[in-house]
Amino acid sequence: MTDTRTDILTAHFKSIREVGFQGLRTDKVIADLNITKGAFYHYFKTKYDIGYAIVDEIISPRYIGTWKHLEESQTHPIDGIIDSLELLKQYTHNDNIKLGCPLNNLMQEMSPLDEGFRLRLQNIVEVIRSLIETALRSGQLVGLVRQDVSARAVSYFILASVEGSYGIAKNLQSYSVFEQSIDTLADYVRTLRTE
Amino acid sequence: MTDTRTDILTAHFKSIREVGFQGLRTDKVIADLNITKGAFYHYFKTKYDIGYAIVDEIISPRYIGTWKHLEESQTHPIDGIIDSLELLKQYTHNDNIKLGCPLNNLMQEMSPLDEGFRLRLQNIVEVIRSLIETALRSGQLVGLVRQDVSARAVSYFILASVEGSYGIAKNLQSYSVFEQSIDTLADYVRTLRTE
DNA sequence: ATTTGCACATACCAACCGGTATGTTTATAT
DNA sequence: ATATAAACATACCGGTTGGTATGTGCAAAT
Repeated sequence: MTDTRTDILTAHFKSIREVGFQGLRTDKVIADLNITKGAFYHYFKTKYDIGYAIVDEIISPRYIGTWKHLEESQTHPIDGIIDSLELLKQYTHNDNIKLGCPLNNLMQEMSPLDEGFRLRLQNIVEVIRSLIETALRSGQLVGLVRQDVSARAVSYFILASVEGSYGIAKNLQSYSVFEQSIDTLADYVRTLRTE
Repeated sequence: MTDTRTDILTAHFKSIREVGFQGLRTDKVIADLNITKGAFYHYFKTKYDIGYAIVDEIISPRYIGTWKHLEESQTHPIDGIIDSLELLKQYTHNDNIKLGCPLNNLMQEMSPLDEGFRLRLQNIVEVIRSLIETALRSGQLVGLVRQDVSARAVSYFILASVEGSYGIAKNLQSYSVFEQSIDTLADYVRTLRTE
């Protein structure tokens, strides 16, 4: 029932999560799928093509979806950001923490090597970051968020801390470390609320 | 005058920074060095061996050195941490921000793939983290640091935020982003000071 | 003088791997 | 019924790449 293109896409996504894009061996994944090269190259012209498709069709919607509720939300912007952090904790378990965040993995690996990857990933980061920045700015306008912080700098920092939390938890192979780091980030975010 | 082993080490370190360990082609680096495989395999048994040597002899001392002053320092622990953050900013320029943090790069790439890498990198992280944790704890003992925070969780968070700052600045290819994110981290660290 | 061992150099290999050229089956449109 | 094109299958290629086997020059030790 599942169409072949989707099978190819999800299997390669799984493999990239484990070994990176450069470590990905399309031959191996194709063999494991019990299909042939004909099928693969019918849907994707090159190895880079399937990498781009994975970013566009899997990673991008998944990550933007986690933060999308910030716009049009009637809740306090600080609570909205913390809601997203809680969502991230829910999606992450001891099983998958070892593989890290697919967005972060690809950013670190491919940003210096290929502009096709870098710009796609940059776009995801910028969409999420501007959602956070806009939420903070609107909070500042109505006096819910402290005026003495730069909404832009804070939005960079929140994203950096989230990805960094994935990163060291990945190396330490510990969901608990991820949770502690995200909870500490939440503590910081709460300090942005006006008293 | 420079000995061959050091030449091999530094050239491979440079290449790993650019393309990662899996992307590293020992043949290319050897050719660029105008030496032969005989020289390489005389000093290093395998590709992994030189990877480990780079971590042990270059990355580890460099990064631990940035935080080492925290012990035996007579300054306020909060100031000590902020001093290290300032050091990191000094070491980082617009030139090298695109290549990210070698420690972070290797953690993200190799942690799930090879225990030899993971444990070496974990050791670096743990040494630095415990320097931070110990500084915070001693600050709490003498009333310089707030008692209501977990020194351990904060130490994870600081390291995560630093590496995350490298990460998004790398993708966005902007030293300014790195600086803003680190400065925001410094703002957070200052909130840990008792009033 | 001879041995020993370090520091390389040379030549070569086998497996890997992304990609291609070509063929075949199946569904759909006319 | 026939043409057309999408959806695969099969076989093969050529450059790459980590690693090895073997040889050589040279300095120090005995």
